[in-house]
Amino acid sequence: MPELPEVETVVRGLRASLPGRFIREVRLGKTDFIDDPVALTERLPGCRIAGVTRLGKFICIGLDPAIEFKPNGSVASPGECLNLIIHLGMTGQLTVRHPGDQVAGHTHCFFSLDDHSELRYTDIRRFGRMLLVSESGLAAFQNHLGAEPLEITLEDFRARFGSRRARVKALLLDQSVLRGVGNIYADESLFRARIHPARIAASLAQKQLTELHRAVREVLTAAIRLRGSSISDYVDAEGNNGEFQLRHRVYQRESKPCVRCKEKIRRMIVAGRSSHYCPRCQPAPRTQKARSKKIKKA
DNA sequence: CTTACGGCCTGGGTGC
DNA sequence: TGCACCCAGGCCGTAA
Repeated sequence: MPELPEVETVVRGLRASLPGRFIREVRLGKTDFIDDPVALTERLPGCRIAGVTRLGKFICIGLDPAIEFKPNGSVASPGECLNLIIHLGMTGQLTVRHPGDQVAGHTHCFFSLDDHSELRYTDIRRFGRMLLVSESGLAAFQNHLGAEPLEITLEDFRARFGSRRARVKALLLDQSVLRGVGNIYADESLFRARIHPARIAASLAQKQLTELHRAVREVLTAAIRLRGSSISDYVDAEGNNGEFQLRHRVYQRESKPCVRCKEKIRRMIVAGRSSHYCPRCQPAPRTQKARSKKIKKA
């Protein structure tokens, strides 16, 4: 499941070989996850890859327009710069291969490059997404995304969470609040910050928001260092697994002992997602029932 | 406006 | 061996 650390690892891998390459040819298989497949086959050939960046969980491949040589020897006015935006969904893989390499099942896109390598997109479930946008389209696209978790200041973090009545887990997963955090790193961050996933964000103490801000950045940084978490299908741009799944403290560790207190890790649905937590280290929010009881008592 | 929730996309894994 | 079912993450529509 590619989240920020996995996507960052893929991007760093792509950055090692793609910039400067020209796209020769685009071949597509199934295209139902591509906004405008025809635009890819028509506009990408001849483009030069300028750079690869990450926007939350999205990969952005910046493209300089194809140069057209007129019959009279002059060079046509170049078109506008384009950006190929790719979301890996749950099972998407973006890898650089040699054309002769065996093609993995469910490989739907082949981008032939001028150094005789091939960028391939493989996606078993096709929950991924691919679209081509202009420079202005890229700006509009970015407007829908929240803050970058590795760059957000404590002040901004407090502002985005402290005023909200939603559950903290839902906000961590909301890409318009923070870009790039998914289910794994939300659970791991909450555990490290000792905050229960169902807590109302606005009810958290300033100290807890500070802890969460720190935990999110620490977990993401540690995961990038280990090249991401390989749970099911994730591989980097060279096709290698990550290692951070070995360091998960709560995610997919239901009924295993907490690494801090030995209590059994529990799983519950919060914000429609499986949420893993330690019931002792991450105390549950007070329920309505418990609150009214308390009021009666008082 | 904010929040909650259900449904949808697809196919691998599981259990009978 | 086959088959029904569950589940994953993101997104969108709807309801309160």
